[in-house]
Amino acid sequence: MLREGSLDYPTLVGKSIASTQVLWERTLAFPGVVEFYARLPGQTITDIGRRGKFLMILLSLDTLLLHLRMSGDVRVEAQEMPIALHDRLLVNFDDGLRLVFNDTRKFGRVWLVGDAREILGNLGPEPFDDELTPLEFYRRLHTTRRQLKPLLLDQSFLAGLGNIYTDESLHLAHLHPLTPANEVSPDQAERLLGAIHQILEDGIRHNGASIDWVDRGGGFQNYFRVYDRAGEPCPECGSSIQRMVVGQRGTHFCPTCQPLT
DNA sequence: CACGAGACCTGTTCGC
DNA sequence: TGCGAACAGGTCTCGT
Repeated sequence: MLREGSLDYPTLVGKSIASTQVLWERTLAFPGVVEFYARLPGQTITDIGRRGKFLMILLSLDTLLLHLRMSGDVRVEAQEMPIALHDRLLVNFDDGLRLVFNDTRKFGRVWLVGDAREILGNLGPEPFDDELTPLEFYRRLHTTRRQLKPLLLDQSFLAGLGNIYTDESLHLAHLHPLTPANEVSPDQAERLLGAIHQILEDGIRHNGASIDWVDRGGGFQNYFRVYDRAGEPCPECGSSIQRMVVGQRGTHFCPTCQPLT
C-alpha cells in the first residue's frame, strides 16, 4: 500500500515523470498505449488522493487513477531494480525512482484522464463524509428494496466497501445480509453507519488484510469477526458462523446475532 | 429496476 | 504424488 509521506516511501508530490512503460496492455483502461506514452512524460505530481477504492495521482495536466481490484499493489523503487513477476505498468521519474503497478490477476486498472469525474462520477458518498449523517444514510437505504449485502458492495450506493468490510460491518451492526434495505429502521441505519465507520477504522489501523499470497503487510485478517470463519464460533455469542453465497459473493454471518426478521 | 450468470486472470487449496 | 475442480479481496456486461 502506498503510504504517501511515510517513512516507507519518499513523497511523490513534486516528482516529474520522465517516461512510462506498459507491460500488460489491458491494465491500461484509458487511453490507449500510444496516447498514454505521449501524454504522461513531462507532467509533475501535484497531489495524491483517494476516492472510494481508487488511488488518485494528480498531475500538472491530468489525473492518473489506479484501482488495485483483487490482487493489485503499488510500490516505489529505484529504476535499476529488476522487473518483478506480475509487474504491469511502470512510471519512471526524473530522479531515478519509479512507481510500479504490480497485479497478479490482471484485474487492476489504470486510467489517465483530464477530468477524474469521468471515472469517479458514479461513485456514491464516502462513508466518512460529514454530509452522510445517520438520517441521510437511512433515507438512502429507503430508496431501494435491495438486500443489504449487495447494496453495500455497490460502489454507486456507498464508495469503498469490499466483501470483507461489508460482512464485518453487518455483523457488528447485527443486521442480516439479506435484509431489504427499505426495512431498516432509523436506529438500525445509525448502528450500521457506525459499524461501517468502526470496521473501516480497524482495517486502516491494521493496514488492511493479507490473504493467501496477496500480502500488503496488513494484519486485519487476525481480527475478522466472521469473514472466512465459517464453522467457527461467533465472537459475540458463540454460535457457529454460517457461510452462504449472495450475489455470487461468499457471505459470512452469525445466525443468532444477525437474525432475518 | 433487480438479479443471476458469465467473463476477465493467476495461484492456492482441496478432494479423489 | 498427481491432477482437475473449486475458490479467492472486484467490477463489467448481458440476458431475463
